[in-house]
Amino acid sequence: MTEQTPVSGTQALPEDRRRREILAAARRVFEERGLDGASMRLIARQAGCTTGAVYSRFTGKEELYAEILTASLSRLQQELDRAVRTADGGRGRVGLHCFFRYYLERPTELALGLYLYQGPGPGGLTPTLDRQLNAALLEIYRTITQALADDGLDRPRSRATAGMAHAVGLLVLHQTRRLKLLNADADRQMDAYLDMALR
Amino acid sequence: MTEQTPVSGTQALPEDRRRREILAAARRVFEERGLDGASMRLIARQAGCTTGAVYSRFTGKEELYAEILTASLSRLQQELDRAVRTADGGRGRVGLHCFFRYYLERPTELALGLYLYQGPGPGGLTPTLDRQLNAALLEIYRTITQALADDGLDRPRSRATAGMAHAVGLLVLHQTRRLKLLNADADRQMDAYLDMALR
Amino acid sequence: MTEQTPVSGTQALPEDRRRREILAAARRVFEERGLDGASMRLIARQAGCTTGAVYSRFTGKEELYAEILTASLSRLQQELDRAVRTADGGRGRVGLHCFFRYYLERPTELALGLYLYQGPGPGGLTPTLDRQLNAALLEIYRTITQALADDGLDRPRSRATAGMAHAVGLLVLHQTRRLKLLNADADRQMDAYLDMALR
Amino acid sequence: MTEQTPVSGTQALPEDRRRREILAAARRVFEERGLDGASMRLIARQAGCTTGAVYSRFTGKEELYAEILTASLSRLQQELDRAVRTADGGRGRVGLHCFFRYYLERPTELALGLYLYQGPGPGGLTPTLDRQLNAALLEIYRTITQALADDGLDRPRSRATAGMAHAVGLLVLHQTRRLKLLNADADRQMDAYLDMALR
DNA sequence: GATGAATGAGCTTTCATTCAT
DNA sequence: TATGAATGAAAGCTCATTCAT
Repeated sequence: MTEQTPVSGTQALPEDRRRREILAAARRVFEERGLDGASMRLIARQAGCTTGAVYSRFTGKEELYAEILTASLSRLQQELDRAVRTADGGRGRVGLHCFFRYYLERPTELALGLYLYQGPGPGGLTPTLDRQLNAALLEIYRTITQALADDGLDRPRSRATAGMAHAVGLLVLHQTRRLKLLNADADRQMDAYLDMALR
Repeated sequence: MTEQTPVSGTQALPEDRRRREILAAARRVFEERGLDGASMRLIARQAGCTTGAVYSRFTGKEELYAEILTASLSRLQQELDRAVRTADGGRGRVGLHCFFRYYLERPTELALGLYLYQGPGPGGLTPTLDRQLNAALLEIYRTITQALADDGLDRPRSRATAGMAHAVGLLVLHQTRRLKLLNADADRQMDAYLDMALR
Repeated sequence: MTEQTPVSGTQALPEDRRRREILAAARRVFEERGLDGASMRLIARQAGCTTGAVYSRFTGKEELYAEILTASLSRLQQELDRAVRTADGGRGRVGLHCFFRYYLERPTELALGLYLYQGPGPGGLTPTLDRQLNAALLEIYRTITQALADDGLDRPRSRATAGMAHAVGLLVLHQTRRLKLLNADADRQMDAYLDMALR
Repeated sequence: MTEQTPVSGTQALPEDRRRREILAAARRVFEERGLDGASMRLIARQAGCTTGAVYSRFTGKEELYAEILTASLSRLQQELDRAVRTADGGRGRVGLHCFFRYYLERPTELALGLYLYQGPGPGGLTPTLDRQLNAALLEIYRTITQALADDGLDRPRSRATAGMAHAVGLLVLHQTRRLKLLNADADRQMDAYLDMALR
């Protein structure tokens, strides 16, 4: 995440804005058509520019993916920080629940994360990008771990891992409509898990 | 009216063997490139035949996928039945553990199941195929639920759902190398979960 | 994610010219091979560009076909209007003769119209296109009907239908070399018909 | 048309029957799917045999077409002969009407005739086949001409040509649904034509 | 003779990416 | 720097025809 320092009001801002518009368009298109259904042309059109304009800001489709995923993790981190900070008790629970809700409400971003890990090609991710994503994920993990520790729970790391795994499992089963098939509700299941696991 | 002059290439093979070779090739290609990245041409080449030969046995990519996934679920069902039947106590635990181990040892088959996520097109799978896969999954779910009930545990359905979700979450994090990043071990985490959840 | 590395080939052309070249190529190919025998690849090659360049201007084969047929009907309508307007007597005869001559001199365009016969697939043409073509044909029909009415002939609608049908029949037999086989001359036959029918 | 002389009752008949079954199947498939939509595989399946069995009796798709068209013309000739012979007056009218009705009731056979004339490929028809079809058509033409002459009408040849042309025109417009668009009825139009032309 | 698996070029269409303007 | 026409490989799938069995 680069911190943009807008210079006066002439050139710097439009550029930044165009970038954001492209990213927003890409997110919209991913949501509507899925990761593979999204084409660069469609993204460009939705962003109100040409493919060339996209390529002058992103090296390709993969970088677009990566940028969106990075932004997603960053937003999650922010929500997580705020949630944990403002919790008046059971910070760990709040943190894990926040993680769960975040992806429950943003299926595309979950899909993006899982997709990028499978690797968008035989070469997988750029090492730089890989490190970047890992760092963001670790930060999220640490925030949750710390919240659990703050609650005085033992083995906070293991609880954080387990909680996130449970959330991911429920989210995947939910998104693939498996949970409905089993007549279960993602939200309720997550609550039940937290009740049990954070005693 | 197009005219082709076939040239002898690959020889005819016993029907069953050719079929198996195509399925094996498809499994390999799906594993390496994902559902969308796998092409019928590549599958054919890997199977040592032409696309026409593939299409004479399978109506298309989806049927190939279905055949492989169905076989996978059926193998899992068999292992599950055997495991639960021969367990001398804690049948539920044995069942859930079997589910977990099955996919831990067969990353491809888990990936195959999760590809449903992206959805192989607008509208998802053929309704027939969808029902078939759902039925297979439900049977697995029922087997585990029954095992938990046999153990005298209350709310066996909810426990089965939660257990499978936890397994899926751990498997996804494991397969995507997240678990290693968090310095956790899938097997240990699953054991810990079962200890806690099946009390 | 497939990657392509475009190599400079044909140069970019003024938009209008490229369009016209593609349409001309399509006309040629449709003429030589029929609607079903014509392939987009062949049309592109004949137009000196790639399939992609064709698809960036036309949504598909049917739109190409529609464009050509619409233009043809529009040209016929123009000629018809002019012929009928400048006729100093026997406007109906002039109109029907114009219709006949138009296709006699443009075998391709007649063939194109008749290919509808086979139907470009189950279900025929796109409803929109169908309406468009029908409207154009009706306008031609009305022009001829009006010309016959102006001549003071009774039952102008029936005469218009019959006259057009006769023309089409002669044209089809002529184009398929049947008329030569029967030792007849299309032009003379049409004249004889008009002599008899427009009394 | 080869005259089959069945030898006793063992081998000769089945062979002939298989041929007829293939031809019948081809006709059915042409009717259902159109000329280009018909595949040799489908024809073979409908005939209850394999593609190989078809190819052992016909050199290819074109020969199948030709055989069916030849049979069609021969049936038309038979119906025509009978109709003209049994007519008690206005033999010419009966003949032309028979020609018209025959194709009105057999759209596929009309399409086949027109299609084969466009030529199923860049090479067009086999010269032998071409001669054969021309001879059959000429015979039909002569039958109608003779019937008109028998009625005492002058210029029977020209009347036969015109009558057939009118029929073909109406049939083509009818089959392409143009006639309905013009709010006309093929049957009535043909009757009106005959009333006028055979005075 | 019959079989039907196999061929492989063909089809229409899409798309990430480039680069002359 | 922006444009967007052009590329051309690749996709899923079909099909007339052959030929080993």
